[in-house]
Amino acid sequence: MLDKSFNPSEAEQRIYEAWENSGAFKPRPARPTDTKDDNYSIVIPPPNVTGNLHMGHALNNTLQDILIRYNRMQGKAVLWQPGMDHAGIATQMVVERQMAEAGEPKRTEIGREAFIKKVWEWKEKSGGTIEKQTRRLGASCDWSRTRFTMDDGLSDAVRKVFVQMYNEGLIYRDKRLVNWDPHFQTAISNIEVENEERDGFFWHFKYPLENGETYEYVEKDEDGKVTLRETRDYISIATTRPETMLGDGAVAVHPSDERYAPIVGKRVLLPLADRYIPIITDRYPDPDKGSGAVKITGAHDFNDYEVAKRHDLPLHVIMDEKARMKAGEIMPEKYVGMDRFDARKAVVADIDALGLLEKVEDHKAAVPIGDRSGVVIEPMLTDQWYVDAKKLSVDAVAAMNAGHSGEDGDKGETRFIPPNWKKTWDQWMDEIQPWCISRQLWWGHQVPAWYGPENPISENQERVDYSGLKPFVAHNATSAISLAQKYYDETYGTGKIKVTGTVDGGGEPRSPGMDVRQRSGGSNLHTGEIHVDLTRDPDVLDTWFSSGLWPFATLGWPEETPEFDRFYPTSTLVTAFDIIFFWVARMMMQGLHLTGQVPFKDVYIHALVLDEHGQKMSKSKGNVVDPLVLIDKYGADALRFSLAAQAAQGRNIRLSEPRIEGYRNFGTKLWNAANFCQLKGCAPVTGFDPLSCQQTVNKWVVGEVAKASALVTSAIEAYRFNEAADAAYKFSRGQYCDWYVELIQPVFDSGDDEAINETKACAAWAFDQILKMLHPFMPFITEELWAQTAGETPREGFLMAAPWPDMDDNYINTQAETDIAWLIDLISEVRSVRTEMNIPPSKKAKMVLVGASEQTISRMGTYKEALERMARMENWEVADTAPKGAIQAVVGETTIAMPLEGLIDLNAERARTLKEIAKVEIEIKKIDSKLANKNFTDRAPEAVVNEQHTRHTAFTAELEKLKSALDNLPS
RNA sequence: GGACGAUUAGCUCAGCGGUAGAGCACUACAUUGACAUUGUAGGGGUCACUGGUUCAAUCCCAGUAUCGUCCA
Repeated sequence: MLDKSFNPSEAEQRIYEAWENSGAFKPRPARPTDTKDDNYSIVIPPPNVTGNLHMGHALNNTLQDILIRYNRMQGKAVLWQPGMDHAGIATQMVVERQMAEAGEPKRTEIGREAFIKKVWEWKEKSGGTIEKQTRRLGASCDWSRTRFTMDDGLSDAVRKVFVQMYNEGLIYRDKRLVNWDPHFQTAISNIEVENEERDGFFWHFKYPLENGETYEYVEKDEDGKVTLRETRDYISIATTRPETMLGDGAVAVHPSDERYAPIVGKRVLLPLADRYIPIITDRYPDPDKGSGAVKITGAHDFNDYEVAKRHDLPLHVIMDEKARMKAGEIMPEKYVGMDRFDARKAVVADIDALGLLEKVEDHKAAVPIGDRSGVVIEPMLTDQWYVDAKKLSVDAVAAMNAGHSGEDGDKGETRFIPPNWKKTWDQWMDEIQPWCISRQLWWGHQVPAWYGPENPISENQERVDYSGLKPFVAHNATSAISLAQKYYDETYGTGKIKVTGTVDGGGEPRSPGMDVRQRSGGSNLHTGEIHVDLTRDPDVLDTWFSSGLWPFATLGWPEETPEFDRFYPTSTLVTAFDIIFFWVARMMMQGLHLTGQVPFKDVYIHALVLDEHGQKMSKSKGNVVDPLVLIDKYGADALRFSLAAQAAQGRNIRLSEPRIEGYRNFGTKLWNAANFCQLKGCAPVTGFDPLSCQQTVNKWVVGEVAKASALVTSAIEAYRFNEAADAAYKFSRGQYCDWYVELIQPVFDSGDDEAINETKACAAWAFDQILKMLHPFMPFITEELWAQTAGETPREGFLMAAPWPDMDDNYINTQAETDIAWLIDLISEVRSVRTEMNIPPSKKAKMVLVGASEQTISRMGTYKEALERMARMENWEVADTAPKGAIQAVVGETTIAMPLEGLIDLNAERARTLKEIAKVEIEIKKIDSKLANKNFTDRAPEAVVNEQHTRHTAFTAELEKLKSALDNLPS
């Protein structure tokens, strides 16, 4: 006897442990007959080591687990590769905060090595919470293979890749504008920057012309009529960031802007800075915006940077790494050391004091915000390491084109599902920028580059000249030293310069614009003993540089491992659209370049999970729903099923707790159906052949199982998770529980042992198929029921390892199909009429059949017991006319009259019948007009026309019967 | 400004060139024997709007409106 209901909190952990301990999450052993198609693999999008499971993860992992469990049941060798990434900034932030809370010395006080040790300690102790949480969802990852981007293997792969790509010229050092996070004092990637619309101001400044020059300033309207004419001795510029004016290199106007034509080429006095800058023309300024003239601050704005490069303007770096105004030739003394926002106020006040503040307007502008730090990002000119993304993108774009056009790609094909993400991908790949991969952090993969002096021996110097640096990029220090030694030997002759070793490059992050030349090894040149030391680049690599290697490095690459051989390229990547560029593009580029093959064939892009009001969940809004809370409340199965059922392609999911509750109840329903089967003695029968069933109701359910499982299969194959969930739900609840279980009760009461035995076996078999097709969606309750419905002999293995249902059309018996359809129709009609007429269920009724065919009469006999039970039938007879004062239902060719004198409200019955008649008449009218249309009968496919004829006949017959039923009512 | 998506029952959403669907909510009835985490039945929709294609449009195409997300 089953318990009253399934208890998720008790069962989930027990079942999960049993699965894991049995090794069921590991790929099955390879078989000699295996082809590539017999292997199925997914790499988990590695969550952040500091992270917690949120609804996005819950959806993401649920969908992956559905694919994984489905393919495993299909008999494939399945690998779901789990792991986490080290999340440079986030982790460093967490550990630093913890140290601060504990009142410990700062990171900079304890030094790099000690700090990294602390991070590892933190990781061992509290990192990876999310892996435990992912288990609660039921995710069947192969945890024995879990990887971390900072582990030895991946770190090794990262160094190897860096060295290789450097030698290939795909990684290089460059000075460019980067997004600088003044809080963390590191460069960050442009996709780690969020643009926020914020209220601000547009300040209009006057920049006076050199030597008090003047010009005629003329404004015209659209028709060329002069609307303003005045003599000016200044040019007006507008800015949202006044403090940057101190670094201006020019004022630019559009070449077509007639207003400023007289002064192009002249110079203005830059106020406060007290230096002269030119007025230039460039296509960048928009003549219709503001005054049409813009200040150009090449070192602190991305647009200005492009302009400055085009015109060879000086790039004045005016801020330091904390975004404080920086001392320098062009920086007025009074602003030095000021925070950029204080400097803004000071500049505005000082401009105002000079009488050069023209006006101040309110202005909404997109402000770049660091997604981790929350502070305003400062464009900053620095030296960084870059990947030539443009070059790498070529193969990635080609593979994606091949995947979407159905052509063969040289290195494989990848496609997005749904395919409309291809467009977003194309647009981004088209505009791809060099990828800045260095970060001024301590936690991460330190850049494997060691610097030595480029020209150690220069004239007239006492000591080694470190003014120019040459990087030696190598897998480790020893290799770097020998590289350097080779370089110096070749350049200066063997034995002239001795590379003596390396010094630590750790320490404070570098200031923007600063080089790695702080350390000076060296020796006295006069002694003739020239020794140089190499200094390691203190920077670390972008976390995504290592995550980009995830699909192959986790399989052991660059080693040639059996796993790599079997499971790469991986089958499917499941992720949300917001990291297409963060991650998908990087895996594609690095995977193709390094392994020569695409990293995955399908990229399934799923929805975002929004809150009940359709708002994105965020901590600041306080609308975050914790999936673990929902699991505690409703069980993991209900949450999973709800997410899957709502995962329609191309649409976001609005979290609906009532729906989760509904699917929890669905689980209970299944549980009760199992309980019923058990009470009736149903249990799986070894060797039972569903095709051998004799009972119509069993033949019917076998066919329904075949149809439902085929639907679930094709839906999962097409990544239509909602359709798959829906098909499984509809069958198990709408057919099996609602009808089959009811229809077989009479069999059990019949005393016919043969029929009973067949039905027991068939009911158990069909229930097994339900468990199988629901298993990927609801793994816990199905696994538990699998064990508990085993009967006398325990099951041989887990449900998760059972074969997926595979039935062709032979399992469908059309005779049984139409029989049961008729029966269901009859019962439904009778129930409906009875309810509408308020006939209490306790009152059984005689059925008088008018116009019944032979077939109907025979069926009445066959299903007498079911009808008694489900349609509340007392007995039945055939008659030529319906008895007076009976309620009547029309089913096919038959009118079923139920004389219930004294219980019927004749007026109500008349009204009900009239309503039915009206409905049918509307339908007939619609069909009539269709069939009267010659265009329709001529041009529509024959089947469609015939169908309309059939419907017409059926409706007309029904109308007749309803009319005579009406006539039959006593007036 | 550009891209993508949405608009279907009271709510949240599926769907589809021919006959409009689910869950929840609502109403009525029922303690019938697997199930109150229940059952049975019912009401409720000009499928945003305007054109076009088609024998036929909620569906395909174009435009409009409103909302959302991303990019500049």
